Amino acid sequence: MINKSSPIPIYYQLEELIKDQIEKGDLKPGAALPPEREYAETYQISRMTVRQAFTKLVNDGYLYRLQGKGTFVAERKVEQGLQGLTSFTEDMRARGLEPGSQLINFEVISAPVRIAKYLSIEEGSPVYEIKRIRLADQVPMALETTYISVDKVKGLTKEIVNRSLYEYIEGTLGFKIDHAKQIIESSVANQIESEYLSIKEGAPIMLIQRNTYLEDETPIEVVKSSYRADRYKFMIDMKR
Amino acid sequence: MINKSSPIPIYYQLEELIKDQIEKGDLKPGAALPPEREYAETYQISRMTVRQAFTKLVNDGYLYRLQGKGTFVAERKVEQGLQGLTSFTEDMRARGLEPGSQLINFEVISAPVRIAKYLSIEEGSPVYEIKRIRLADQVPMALETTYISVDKVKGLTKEIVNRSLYEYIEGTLGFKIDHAKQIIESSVANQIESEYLSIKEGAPIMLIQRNTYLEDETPIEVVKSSYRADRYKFMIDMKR
DNA sequence: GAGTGGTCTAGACCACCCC
DNA sequence: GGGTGGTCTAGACCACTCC
Repeated sequence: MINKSSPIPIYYQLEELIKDQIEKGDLKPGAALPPEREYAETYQISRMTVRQAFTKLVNDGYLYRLQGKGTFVAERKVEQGLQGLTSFTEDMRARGLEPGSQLINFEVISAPVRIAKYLSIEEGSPVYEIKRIRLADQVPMALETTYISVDKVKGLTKEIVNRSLYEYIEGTLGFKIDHAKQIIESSVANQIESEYLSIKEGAPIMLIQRNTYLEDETPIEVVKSSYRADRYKFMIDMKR
Repeated sequence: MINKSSPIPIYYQLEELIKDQIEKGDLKPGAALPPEREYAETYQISRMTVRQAFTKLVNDGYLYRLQGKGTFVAERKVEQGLQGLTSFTEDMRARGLEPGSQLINFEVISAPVRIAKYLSIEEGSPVYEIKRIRLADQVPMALETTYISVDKVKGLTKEIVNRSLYEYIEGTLGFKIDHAKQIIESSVANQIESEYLSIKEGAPIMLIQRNTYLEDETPIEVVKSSYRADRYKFMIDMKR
């Protein structure tokens, strides 16, 4: 199960192995895992390496530890907010909905002052402005506008946007998206939003602004979304 | 600076030391820290111990690492969402507002089915129902109702609630609050909410339900809050 | 090649829980 | 007392970055 001569780190292999067992149901919520020392013995690896894998799984919410007692499988977070940052597509799939998208605008504009500030670029620099209606099971879920610096992300096209923006940024360009700051507020739909989202003017909506960053804190993307409040709830798990 | 004979773990002492330096400005955002090996040498501790402290600070968003280059201080998250779970009081203080509270109801009721389910107790078991108007700079910010199992948290009184509920649960009772699931949605104020929050009926509000858990996943508290949308935004930092 | 973080080992002792 | 996780050591070699 563990390949010590593989270039894949041992702690990562063990992590995936345990995640698999949890997802398959071999390890059930609340059940105690074999002790760290037993994993070390079984796979002939150091206990510190086992702890590295365990620690990651605890941070990601798969396991929890009780001193003197053992390590246990956490309750399933079914229908719970995803841990970590996800794309709209991943988010909808996790909710059991079929994601869809309708591009309504794709152009290069001069960065307005606020967008420039968020992206740490000069005011007036070229940025892509991508406006989309996001669908879930063919029904409008959100109106979304994405701003990306042309200088940082070159070669973006309508086709790429329609396929997968994140895949292009992470896969093709090799950037590592690391984290995002999100600001969530409640509001009511204006005329434009009500039209695109097929709701009444004045109906409640949830505004989410997301600023996305790479590992070294370079801002890579700003997304402003208006979600239909009757269809969308934001769920999240926070550590103390 | 580091006391090796102290009962406080070395990695934790180092963590606090570096956090202090960042907060004091001795270490500025973007600046490279001395290499791990240098810390180990300076304080005569193992490099693994230094890494343990660094790893925690990276996870908490204070530092970031670039392989082959070094470890750096992350950008300030001033006026950004707090990392982690905070009380209303902590939240308001972080926003530079003076928190306040007005108790409007404190009683023991029979748990309704939904509350019982969230708290993992029998329907009809006794629960405290605590209704409060939460103030920021003396102005209503949110209407908040808290449900807590009487069997799990004994001896709760109005006085304790007015002082600090979390301090009682964590300090006096010794429970360790570990994480919380939050569900955020947009809505409009009904008659009761509009009255307590001093806003018009139909004005946008943000509903937040928080289910709080201990380390071993025991639910300890359910809080339902209605925040004034004109005064409150929810900010959060998420890892990919 | 020198310096950085990334991974890994084979031990050790401590603190806490439960019998 | 025996088993668990929590902390710590003193090394090692690898991968990556920069000169």
